[in-house]
Amino acid sequence: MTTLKAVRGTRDLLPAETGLWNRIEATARQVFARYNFGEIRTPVFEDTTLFARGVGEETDIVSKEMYTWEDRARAQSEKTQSLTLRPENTAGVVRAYIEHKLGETGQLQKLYYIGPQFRRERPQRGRYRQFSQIGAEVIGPVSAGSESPLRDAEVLEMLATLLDELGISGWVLKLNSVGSATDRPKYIETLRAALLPVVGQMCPDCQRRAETNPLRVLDCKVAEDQPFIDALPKIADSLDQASRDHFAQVCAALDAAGVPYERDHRLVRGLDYYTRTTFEFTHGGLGAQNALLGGGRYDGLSELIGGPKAPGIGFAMGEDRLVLTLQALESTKITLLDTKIDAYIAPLGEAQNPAALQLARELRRQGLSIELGDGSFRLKKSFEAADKVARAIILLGEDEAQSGILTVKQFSSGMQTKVARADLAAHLTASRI
RNA sequence: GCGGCUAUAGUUCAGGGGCAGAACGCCUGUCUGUGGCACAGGAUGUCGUGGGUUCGAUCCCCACUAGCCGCCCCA
Repeated sequence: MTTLKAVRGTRDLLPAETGLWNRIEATARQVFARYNFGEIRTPVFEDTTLFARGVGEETDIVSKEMYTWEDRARAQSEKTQSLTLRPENTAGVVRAYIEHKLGETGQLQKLYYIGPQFRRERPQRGRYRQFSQIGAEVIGPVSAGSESPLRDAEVLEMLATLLDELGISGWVLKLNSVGSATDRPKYIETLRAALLPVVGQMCPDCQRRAETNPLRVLDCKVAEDQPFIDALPKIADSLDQASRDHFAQVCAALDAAGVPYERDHRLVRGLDYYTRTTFEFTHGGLGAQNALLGGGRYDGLSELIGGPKAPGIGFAMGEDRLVLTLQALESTKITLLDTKIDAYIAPLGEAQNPAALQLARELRRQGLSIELGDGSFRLKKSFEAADKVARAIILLGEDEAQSGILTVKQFSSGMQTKVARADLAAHLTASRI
């Protein structure tokens, strides 16, 4: 019989790793709360149409990376429906915003999510077929200020804070504006025209991109192409006055808040819905998948999927990549090592097992983390087992059971003391430091 | 989807056409209530899967699968 394994591009996260995952998520929730974001949980699968319309039919994500299937009809009256595992979460959030008429509240909606996403790409370090994103969206009617450049700047400032509090040092914020829904096609035409005479001398990928998606030419990393790319018209020059002003105000607010960023004229993003502000936080430790997070403004997305005008801005961070980055940082290793439980109870002889469970229950109910050994273990084995997981060992033998005075040894100091049962919890708590 | 590298013990890895190796970890004993050290002993495994060449394949060849690296793209 062949042994079953996790399918390609998916993986199990074992306790050694989930500790870090939980810490990241807890930090994110805490930061989001300070900025008045609330959590939203949308289904992991949606009607395929949502992604086709929202993310864009021609994007790689929709055209070749989605897990899509026909959900069969279970009755004559039912129709089959094409469903898709979500490849990203913004479309789902906007769908929920429309469906629950959140715009009718008149309030700006600040929503965050944490959860798995699915794309059928070739797996690589930092790139999995099931991966987790932590993201947030600020969306609402224009009257609620959803279009304000201050919203963009606040989101970016929040991200800088979050990365700092996670302990990720050395991130770089790259910022650009791709202009309004009318600026963008205008620029694409300008770019196409400028590429026409030179593209023949560029790399094969660029020749293809010049046809399919000229914006992506700007992303090319081939050294010989760089002079050509530098000479191309910049998108900044194709922006209308409103977009320019908007972007200038985003920058001004970031400057005032002291958030460092790099203006990157070449930053274009792969999802069709982005307008005006786009950004990326990168980190050098990630290899080819160097984007920790990406995002931008999507002023027309709601209308694209049949909703009211609801400008917004959001981002998605690759949680798997945050984990990889943090695992590479020395400080994380140190803090994660220091996660021992409060005590290990060693019953001396199997006769003490029931009493040991009783003691464990008592201490655990007082909030202590306790591991319970077994009376059949030899004392040496108990000590070895205890030292691996706990800061202290509690010996429970006949003497202790009768006297109610327990023997407690702290591993760090080697100090051994006799502690009355009633004082045990306080004693162990005090030794936490 | 394309190209490259890799796959041997729980882990990290060495090896090489003829009994499968090291280190660390694990288990036992020296040692019936005081561990970490030391000493002595022990268990590891379809050598990724399936074919082929060969008297014989873990080793050579082919295919597949998976991981990693690069491309594409993205988080």
